[in-house]
Amino acid sequence: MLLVERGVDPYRGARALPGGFLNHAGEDILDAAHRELREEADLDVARLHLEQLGTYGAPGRDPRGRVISVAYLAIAPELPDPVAGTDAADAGWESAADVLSGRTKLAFDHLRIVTDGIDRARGKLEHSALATAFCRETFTIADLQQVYEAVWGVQLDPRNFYRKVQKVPGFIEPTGQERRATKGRPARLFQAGPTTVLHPPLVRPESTDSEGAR
Amino acid sequence: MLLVERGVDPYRGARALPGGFLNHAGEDILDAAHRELREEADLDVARLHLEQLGTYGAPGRDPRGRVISVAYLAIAPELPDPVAGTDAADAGWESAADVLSGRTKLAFDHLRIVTDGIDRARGKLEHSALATAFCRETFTIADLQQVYEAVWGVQLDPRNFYRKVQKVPGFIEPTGQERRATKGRPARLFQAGPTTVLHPPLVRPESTDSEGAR
DNA sequence: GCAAAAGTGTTAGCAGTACACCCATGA
DNA sequence: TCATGGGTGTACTGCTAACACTTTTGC
Repeated sequence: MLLVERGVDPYRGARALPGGFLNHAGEDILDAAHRELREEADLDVARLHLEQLGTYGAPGRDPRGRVISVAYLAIAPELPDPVAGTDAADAGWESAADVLSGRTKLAFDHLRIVTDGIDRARGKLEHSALATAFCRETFTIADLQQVYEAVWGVQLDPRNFYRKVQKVPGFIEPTGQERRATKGRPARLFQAGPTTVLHPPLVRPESTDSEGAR
Repeated sequence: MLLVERGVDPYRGARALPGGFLNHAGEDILDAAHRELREEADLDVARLHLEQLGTYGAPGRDPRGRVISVAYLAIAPELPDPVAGTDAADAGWESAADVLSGRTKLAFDHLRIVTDGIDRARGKLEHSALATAFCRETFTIADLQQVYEAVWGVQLDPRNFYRKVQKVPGFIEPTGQERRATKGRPARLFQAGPTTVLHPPLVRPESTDSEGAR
């Protein structure tokens, strides 16, 4: 996940989610989320899934006063090194396991927000076709399989996954192209299809523990 | 769903979701949702499922100026006749189908909020044990089946549903009591169990059309 | 007894899993 | 020609839908 190191008080030096305040009274909150992501992480909007996660408005969550934060969950492939922004001394990618376990300390109630975001991402991955958002424009079935294996820490049979994922109508579409790796038979390339909701889920996690994230 | 008839401009006379502004700067947004529900609908918090739905902050959504609304989804059994509140000329229960079809006009962007709420409720019903929130403290398996049949407009086999729902660990728990109807064998009474997430879903809808709601 | 609703047993079919096998490529 | 990853065929198994059947009540 993308975190910034706070350069100003409060919580100076601690890690925090990238974010900020509305620019002016007329700015849409979704536009503001895009803007902050662009300013603090230099993330392009292409191939970027962005959905509202939730709103956090407990009275004491910010020592500066009453702050109500609308959190957005973003998922994107290809991870560029983010650049330091205006009020961020440093920004960089962090392992989700490090944050969830408490090894990386977060400012404000951002650990709670991160926990909610991971839960949402897991649920979305399971019940929708969101997994393709982790892949490039075109991808192989093995690429897609790696997404599912990374998120839940499971090992899937490539042969069964290969057919299962193609049987879901509208999930992925073949492009006719191939990708050659250093070894082995070339793999067919696919792109995301129009389907967004999956019945039934492709994978069903056995235990709901908080491990398995990378 | 619960709607109020607006007594003040803008949209005077139109239907709207119950709601209002924060009382004071220190009020928690969840507390405010509870308060508005109590004030405008006289709804007790017992047996009330209340979860955040989303935040709506498009610049032009309220002609009075910039208003950011945090919407909450509430689900409860037993529907009392709500009483008129402070800024609501009239409040009452409305059919979801009437609202979704456009027969009942809603103020602001509340139709969008309602649509999101129905979608959320359907998804939650399918993947979680939320269906018991529509039932009383104790209920029969047939009661629970009616919830699923009403939400998706499907017809389920009572015999298979009877066993399927009992096989899910922690979903429902027998109370040992029975309920006698006018005819037929008495039914065993159950109560909600600790489980909140269901793998796999009890029912899987075939089509995602917008009908089937009552 | 009869109708109606609750609850049980049984079976065919289907979908998921496991794995043997074949295919196409680089070295 | 061998190793490696991609792709196909197939048997086994566990779950589910369908439905015959039994139980318990009110009338």
